[in-house]
Amino acid sequence: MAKVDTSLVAHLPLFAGVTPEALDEILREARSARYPKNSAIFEQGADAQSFFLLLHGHVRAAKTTPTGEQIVVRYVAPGETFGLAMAIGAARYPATAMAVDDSVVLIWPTSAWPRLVERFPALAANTLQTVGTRLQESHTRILEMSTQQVEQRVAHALLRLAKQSGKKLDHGIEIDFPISRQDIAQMTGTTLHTVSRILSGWEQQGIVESGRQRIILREPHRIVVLAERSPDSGAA
Amino acid sequence: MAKVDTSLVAHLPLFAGVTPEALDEILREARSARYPKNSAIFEQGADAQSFFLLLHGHVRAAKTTPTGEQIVVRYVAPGETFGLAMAIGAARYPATAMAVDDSVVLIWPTSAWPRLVERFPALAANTLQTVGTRLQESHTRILEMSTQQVEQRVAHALLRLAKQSGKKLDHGIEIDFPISRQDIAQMTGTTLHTVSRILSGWEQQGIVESGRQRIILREPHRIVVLAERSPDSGAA
DNA sequence: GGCCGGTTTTGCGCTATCGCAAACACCTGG
DNA sequence: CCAGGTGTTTGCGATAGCGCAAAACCGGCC
Repeated sequence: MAKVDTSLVAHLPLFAGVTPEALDEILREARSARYPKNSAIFEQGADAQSFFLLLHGHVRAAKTTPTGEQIVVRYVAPGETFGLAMAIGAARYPATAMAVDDSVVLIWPTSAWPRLVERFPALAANTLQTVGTRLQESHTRILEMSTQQVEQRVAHALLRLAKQSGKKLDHGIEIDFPISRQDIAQMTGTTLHTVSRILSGWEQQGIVESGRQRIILREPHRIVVLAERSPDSGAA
Repeated sequence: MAKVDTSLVAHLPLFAGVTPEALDEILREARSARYPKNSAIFEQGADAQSFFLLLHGHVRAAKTTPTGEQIVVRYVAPGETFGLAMAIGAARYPATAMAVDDSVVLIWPTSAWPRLVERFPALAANTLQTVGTRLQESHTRILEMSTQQVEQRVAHALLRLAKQSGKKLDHGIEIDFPISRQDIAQMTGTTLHTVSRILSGWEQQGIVESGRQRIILREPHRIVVLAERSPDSGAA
């Protein structure tokens, strides 16, 4: 079943401290699958039958309110796990995962988790680290939403995206997957209108270059300044 | 060293699946300490030398921005762990913990964690669950901050506090530790002024009764309604 | 090559909420 | 019993950002 070369994944944090033989055994329990752009991998509320490791592509995890509003929980980059509902004791997925680009994932059945953890305790420890890091990031996001204005939050969001999934060009850093104004709005707790206005402003100042679902940071350092700008430091 | 009766903590989620003997061994590594009301247990940014289990009292975890603004990350109730920086791979505490009431805690040295986890893998699994749950709660909070108005967020916050630390009275549910308007503002991403206005309004309608660092929910069901109220459903 | 649907831009009025400031209440310690 | 210090209430003006609406854009598909 394992058509995946262990060397491709051996270095991932998830498998830190796992011997090659063990890794082999772990991978034997997984199958791989390909999800085309804009296809759903799992839906919020569905039975958590599997957990995933993204090999290639990009996945958006989003949470929907009863009234239909959405927020983007995070973007998953290659090498990251997602859909870990079971590890945290949830029977259903708390969010929807969608491939924003053609993506390839490894899939384990949820039922394999307890067994794997028992045989390879490092998995639990590594996952704990990962989840802990995400918790920290969530807290940072809450802090930002509580204390910063929209413009600063958007600046931070872009910087994070660039760091996580930026492709270096000679004229800047491009976010390496399709992302709309709406998506950014859902990451920062605002509306697509406001994001559009902000990006338009930045574009006029030559700080970014953007188009349909595409953003290039032309002058990242100026965005850093914007991100740190206190609410009242003079504008133009 | 372990003056703590194992039976007091055996039922806690942290120790699920741990044998009494093992629990005994774990507790032998801990010491207990008492923190008076309003004393700091650890400070954001300090070396994470210990992790904690709250036995009695209430602890507030808060995060501070470089510019001095704070948010309340959570309130810790008896039986919960806190200061788990090391389990998530952080060398320093990401927040400040302060006793809001006279509190008693168990303290383990951070250095004991790897050893304990190795001997008792259930600890890692249990902690993973805990941290996972907190992650979910964080996401819920982000969702609320993104989509709801302040009044609804305050309603949700109070309901959660009541659920976690509510003392049942015959005329309502009282939040069982001192909590100021400012604290609630820092939990909901608003200002103490706005919280004060909201609570005043509710008090006039007989929904809550409140005073200095004290809140009683007189009609919880009406608060539930407020929490779910869509932004535009008619007011008085 | 032109049509169609999703995306983005932009204008404009509105309002929830902030920010500041001042007056109060309440508790505590002396 | 009074003074000082927190915590709370409330008024009022300012405004960031929302919400709605319309138009312009863009890219792929037939």
